[in-house]
Amino acid sequence: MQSRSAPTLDDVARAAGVSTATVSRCLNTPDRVVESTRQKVMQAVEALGYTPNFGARVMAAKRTFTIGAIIPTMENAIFARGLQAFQEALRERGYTLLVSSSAYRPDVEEEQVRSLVARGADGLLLIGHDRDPAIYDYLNQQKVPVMIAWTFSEAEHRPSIGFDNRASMEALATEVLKLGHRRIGVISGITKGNDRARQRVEGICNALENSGLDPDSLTISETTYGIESGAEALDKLLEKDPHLTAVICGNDVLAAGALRRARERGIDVPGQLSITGFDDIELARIVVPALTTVHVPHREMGRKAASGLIDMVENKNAGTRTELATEIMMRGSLGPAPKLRDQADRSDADAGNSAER
Amino acid sequence: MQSRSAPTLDDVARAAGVSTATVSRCLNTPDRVVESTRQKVMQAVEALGYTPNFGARVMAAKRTFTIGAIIPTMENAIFARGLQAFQEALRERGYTLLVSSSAYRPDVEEEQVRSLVARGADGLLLIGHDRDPAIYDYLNQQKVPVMIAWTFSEAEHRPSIGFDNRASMEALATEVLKLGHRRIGVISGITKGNDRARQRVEGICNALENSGLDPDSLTISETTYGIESGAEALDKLLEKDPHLTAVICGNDVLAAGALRRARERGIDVPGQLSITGFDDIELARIVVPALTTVHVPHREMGRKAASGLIDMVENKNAGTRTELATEIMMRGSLGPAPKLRDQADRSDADAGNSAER
DNA sequence: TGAGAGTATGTAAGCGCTTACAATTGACGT
DNA sequence: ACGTCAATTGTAAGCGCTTACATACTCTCA
Repeated sequence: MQSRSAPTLDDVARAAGVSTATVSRCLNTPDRVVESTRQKVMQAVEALGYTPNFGARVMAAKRTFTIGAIIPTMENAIFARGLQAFQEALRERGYTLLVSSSAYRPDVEEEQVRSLVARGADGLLLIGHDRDPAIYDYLNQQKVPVMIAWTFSEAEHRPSIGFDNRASMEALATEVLKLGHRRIGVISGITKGNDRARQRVEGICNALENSGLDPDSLTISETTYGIESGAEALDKLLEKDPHLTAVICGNDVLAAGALRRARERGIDVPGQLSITGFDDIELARIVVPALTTVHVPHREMGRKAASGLIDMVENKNAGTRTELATEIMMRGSLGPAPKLRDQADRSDADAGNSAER
Repeated sequence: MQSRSAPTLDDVARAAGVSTATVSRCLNTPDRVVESTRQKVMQAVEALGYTPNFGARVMAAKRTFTIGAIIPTMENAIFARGLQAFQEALRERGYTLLVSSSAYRPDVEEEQVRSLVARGADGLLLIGHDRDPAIYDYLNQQKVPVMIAWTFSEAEHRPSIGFDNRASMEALATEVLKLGHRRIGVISGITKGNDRARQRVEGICNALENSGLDPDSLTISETTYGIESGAEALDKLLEKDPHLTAVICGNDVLAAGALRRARERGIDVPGQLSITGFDDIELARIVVPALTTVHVPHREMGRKAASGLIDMVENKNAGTRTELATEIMMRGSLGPAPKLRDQADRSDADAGNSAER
């Protein structure tokens, strides 16, 4: 009935008895073609099972209605959720999303930027500002608009949407301090090449300074993303300072790991040790006790990133910067510091609940 | 210095003083070009910041070293993890992965299949067998190899890699029955268009039949993916039958939701009610009590899917079918049925533990 | 009835790249 | 010194599509 390989515009044109231009118009600007012709053409398209070849289309038209996104990892629920919203918003406007994950590796990310651009992405969504300036130069030269998400900083002037990681974490840390905690541990994500992780740590330091405390008194452990990593990080922290009364974690996943390990070690949370997270993913409300954390409006961020990026792609503007508000969610994992412990410099024998109040 | 828009092969050729063919060869088959020329060319490439245009390359060469994957949702940790492994394996072999998520919508999935193919994907990874045959016809016509993952069934003959959802769930349900449970509830994902969800439910029914029980005695609730959905589903189930002693969930996320709701309602797990999951994602070990669930070798599946698909793409074979083993993880959320309840047809007042043994 | 306006369609020139084939070059053997 | 052969490079024909421009109609209105 038909040739073995994929039908082309030409095949359709021949089958419908029109020119390729007409077929193309039927597909792209149907109103510029008369009803009867359109029907013939559509029938041929249908019959042959024709699908336009994107490569060719990209080359000829310079527009693909495709947006690329590169995220550090797919395993992070928060990106997943925001991205889902991003994709939905794109779809509504007729764009398709292509996603790549860089596994937190800058070299992989660069490769993927090029790959996505070469494939004709009309615009790119990237996470965080931190990356080789050469990448921005390249994007600039290729005239591909970029939206930076998941972070907002006064210091950066690229189009972006996100929240102030530093200020949000500072606010949370301030609450921790208010509850009397002084021996504080921090479990942070890897800060190298990750402005969000770095700013969160900075936020904690700021909070300490504002309270007249020395940021160097913090016990910090950096680790990779993952529940297990969080658990191990808690071990390391407690090894360095067994008297910690609070552990501030860079995200909910690390916090969940720390929490699990605390339970495994028989440490009462928040009685003996308070633990906080960041992001407010569903996990935060599943664990026991529920995590005190910073709520981030993922879906709103995803949606707004989409509309902002599309506006840039369609030349409506040069890109805007939007700051989103976060909110501290007070839940069970954060409690007042166990005051007496510090004074009594508990010995190993002092395992039970002391009677002093 | 140079034109404002992206440099082309032609620009490079001119800058290096060679023909476009030579430049192309330098990039694709460096050994067919003499060292000195190659250096000149590479310098020009470097100087101009040249990147090949994929669209053009696809058109001319018919190979892209790109694999596409379409998953139902990015919010599901299990896909995320398997996909991460898939991507890593692809990278090692020089392929790039492009991901789309269909939000469990067949129409969206179809659109994305076409989109990915049109963009020159050399092969596709799809989840589950269930989909419009027209899609398979299309893929066939376009000669794009497809690997089906996350499911394995004797009945399907397409290249695939996965585990037997039905048998795995049957094994788990059998354990539940062994512990004496007879009033069993099921929280399933949406089964329409989702062979995995459907087969899991079938597995439960099989287990009942094998024990001489009537599958119709199951109280089943279907719901969307998500922790909150799991929680609500438990409410519905208990409304239909307050005397359930076990709830088998289609995946860990639903189970986590059910577990949370049970806690909220003051139901003791597993004392009063046992709950099981499926997938064994990290979440399963975080919740209290930890979930009894079916362990799925995500990473292995991802890796093998990659090598299998690449073999097909490179015409090494027509595609193989691989079945992976699963393993039941017995943990705290599953316990023996509270035997006395059934006999005593507990009244509302019968809330405490009765003394009879 | 014919000029003019407007609409529908066709023609053909690329878009940037790969690759079959042709041309050039140089080394080697006789 | 000349023919042969292999290695290197160049030439040019597409790949499938869009779109500016040209052409062919149809319909008005004077």
